[in-house]
Amino acid sequence: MYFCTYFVLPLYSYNECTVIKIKKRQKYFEMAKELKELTSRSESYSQWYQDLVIKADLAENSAVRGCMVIKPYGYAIWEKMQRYLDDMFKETGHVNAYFPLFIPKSFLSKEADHVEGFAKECAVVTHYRLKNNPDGSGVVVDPAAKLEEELIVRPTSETIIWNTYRNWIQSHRDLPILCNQWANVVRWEMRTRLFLRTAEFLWQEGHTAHATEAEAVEEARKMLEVYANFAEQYMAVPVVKGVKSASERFAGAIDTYTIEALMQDGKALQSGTSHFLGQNFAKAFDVTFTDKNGSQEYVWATSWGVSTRLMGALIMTHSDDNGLVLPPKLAPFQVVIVPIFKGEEQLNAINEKVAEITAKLKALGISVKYDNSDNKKPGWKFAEYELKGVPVRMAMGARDMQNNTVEVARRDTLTKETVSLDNIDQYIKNLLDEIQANIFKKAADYRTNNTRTVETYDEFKEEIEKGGFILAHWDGTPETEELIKTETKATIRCIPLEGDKTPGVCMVTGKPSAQRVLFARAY
RNA sequence: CGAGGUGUAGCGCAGCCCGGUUAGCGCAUCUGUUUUGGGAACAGAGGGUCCCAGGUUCGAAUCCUGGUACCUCGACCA
Repeated sequence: MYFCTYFVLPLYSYNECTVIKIKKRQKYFEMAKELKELTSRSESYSQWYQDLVIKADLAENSAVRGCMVIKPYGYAIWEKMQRYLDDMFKETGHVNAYFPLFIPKSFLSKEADHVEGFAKECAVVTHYRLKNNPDGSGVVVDPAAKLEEELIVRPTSETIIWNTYRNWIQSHRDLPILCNQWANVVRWEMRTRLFLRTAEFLWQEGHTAHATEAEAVEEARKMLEVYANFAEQYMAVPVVKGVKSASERFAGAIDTYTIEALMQDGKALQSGTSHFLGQNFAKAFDVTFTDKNGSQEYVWATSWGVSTRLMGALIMTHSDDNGLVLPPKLAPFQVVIVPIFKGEEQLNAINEKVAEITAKLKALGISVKYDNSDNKKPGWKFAEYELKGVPVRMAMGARDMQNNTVEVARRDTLTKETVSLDNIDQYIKNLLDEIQANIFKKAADYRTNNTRTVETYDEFKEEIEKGGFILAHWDGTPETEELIKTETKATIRCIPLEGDKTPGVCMVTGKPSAQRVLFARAY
């Protein structure tokens, strides 16, 4: 009941004739769905997600519990995310570095909240050698090779980095330090789901050191903006920027800023976080600097990260019962061209024509895949590339060769039309921009339609069952937050930075509330 | 970590309850021919430690015990 069936037609092609064609096409799509064996969203949203990740060839489960294999098509999307994000980090003055996978166990416990937050999900290295099993059945851990200090596999790198920063920082002239690293981390999760929560995942973690509190807060906020811009402009995923409540805060942070996205099943997904760490880690690792007046001060810190979980956000925001829908800016290839031919002679002629078109498209920076394999029929290819979310499909047959046209189909609206080859490159470029804008608008409309304001707790209990974001007044206490969570399974996703800031009274206790906060059930 | 379900060819499944020739079907693969504007047709071929380890039995995919992996729902989780 939370799903909207999007079948938005572009205005320029909307006429009665199109309607008939589309009805016919819907029938084909239903056939295609059965063959794809993709569970529909209304039947089971989580099964749909699972099916889609596997069938669109994004990732699969591995031999190691909770760890996934990211397949080439899925990794290509991640690589694009990395590239754009990395450019944005560089533009904001950051540099990349790399810190170790292993962290001495004692480091983790230096910051009290931090160890409390992560201790329960750490993988621990206790030995450094194997030996042949005396009974001949393979290898066993060599008990003689026990590590003096056990190492943990990083669940995040604050401790090893701040231990290192101590040596890098003496004076205010050494600040700020603006480092980022692209890395893998391990958090031993009990229940995993591809991309959304896995024991090992890929991410970037920025770690910055500043001379003043104001500068560090500004940094944390700045990176939140970077994340929000990336989510909206590249992923086409609308997000709410906000601050986490105390109980949802990063272990060791003073403030955690977050971007929250709304998935099609009405659940929220935390998609990126940026932390103002105050002087907590500087104090834990004794990182001080001499300021301009010659006095010793503790360094101010931030950290911020986004992970392969963004892949989950991307999939669950746009995709439909026919498969993946990718924003043109992140699609591994933006256009696929399928030839329709009888005999080798026709194919050769089409190959030549397509080479011309491809060259023109590539000159405009558009990525193209030409699939002229002859072991699959065109219809098979159509369905396959729909499943994989390719934004634009072009089909070129004998008829088009004669008429100097090509059939262009767009994945977001599932509409197609025949267009002239004159200026096809510019036409496709514009179309890709339009698709990028359209899927963002669709997602933004969905969020708007599923964000509701409530006044009373009874109303809240009723509305939360329907899914979506709920804006309500809260008295700011962890006790009230906990009560709401226990009774409704909803959590405070964030205290929004933008929007209505009118004070009111808490829906549960009637105590004063500074502003409405955003509630949802979450992944 | 708890409850339930599943594991048989690359993929999807039947067979198991009620043990008995050579373990079967669809898709995919290979060969050939015809096809190609929304998942092509015919003919032929190849492909299996029936999740693993024990046990019961003349005989186990099938029954029993233990293990393991995945899925669903909980608990947990920034």
